[in-house]
Amino acid sequence: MPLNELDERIVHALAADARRSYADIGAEVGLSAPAVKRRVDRLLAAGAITGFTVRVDPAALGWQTEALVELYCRHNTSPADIRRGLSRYPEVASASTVTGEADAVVQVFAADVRHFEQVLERIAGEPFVTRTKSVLVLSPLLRRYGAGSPG
Amino acid sequence: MPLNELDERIVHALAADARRSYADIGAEVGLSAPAVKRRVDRLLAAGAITGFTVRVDPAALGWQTEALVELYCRHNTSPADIRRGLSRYPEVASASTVTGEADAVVQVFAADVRHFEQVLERIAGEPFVTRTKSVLVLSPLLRRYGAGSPG
DNA sequence: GGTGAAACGGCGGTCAG
DNA sequence: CTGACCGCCGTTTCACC
Repeated sequence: MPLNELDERIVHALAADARRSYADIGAEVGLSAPAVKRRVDRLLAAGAITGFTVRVDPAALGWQTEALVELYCRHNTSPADIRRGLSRYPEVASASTVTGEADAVVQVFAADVRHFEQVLERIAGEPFVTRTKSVLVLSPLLRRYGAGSPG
Repeated sequence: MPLNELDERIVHALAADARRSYADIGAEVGLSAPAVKRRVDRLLAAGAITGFTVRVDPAALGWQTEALVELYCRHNTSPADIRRGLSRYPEVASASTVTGEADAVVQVFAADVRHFEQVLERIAGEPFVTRTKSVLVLSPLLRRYGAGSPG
């Protein structure tokens, strides 16, 4: 779906603050409030905007341990299987299938190292998981668009 | 800041859909709308919730290639050096220093594989970088809690 | 894409447990 | 101190031009 410059400015405004009123955004980009809403609705329908969420400070919520876990799965495991299995863990912030030796990389937030160990054991115990390999995040250097945080 | 179970459920509801009305969330967690708002205001004031944003489909915005890049740096490189060096790249969505062999893991969004290759070459050419090792993201399985995408 | 009107939700004050 | 009820007002969201 082709976005024009107006759409990009609207998305940019919403990315900075999704609670800004349509009238306010309209004043910035040069449209009326209903016109902005129609574009946002169109972006939602097209899947360019997939939803609205909160930006959270993991540490402030008590999730002080972050880790990246490589998942090695059985050969007949589908991405959907992995998704289903991981979606039950509130500690899993994001997950993607990847090229290379591992099948998926999972971003996990936990209260502390002890909590992370428990989560890792449970994930490693999933029937589709054969092996895991994880690194702990020391300090988040940049968190521009990606990288979420738990709730 | 200590969050009780009610706060966590409210944050979780907002993470799933930040546009849900306070009354709606209140019905789910067993509170009235004003009570939910007061808790959200408190979470905002405490910095636990840092803002509201849109979840965007990177592909729809023209960023169809995502990669995770492990960075191996000179031994005297500080996290601040890495941060400074990477912050100049708009394609870098997030970066963290990590335990293990690599010094940092960087999440990169690019228009296509060709674009990614160019970005990777430039990052690999940074004076503090000795080696890189990257995997391409095949499909994003889970992208919770505002995790995301460029804008 | 702009305009006007109606419905909804946000948000303060106020009171009760 | 935390939650519930009730105003007013801004915002959303239509139908229509």
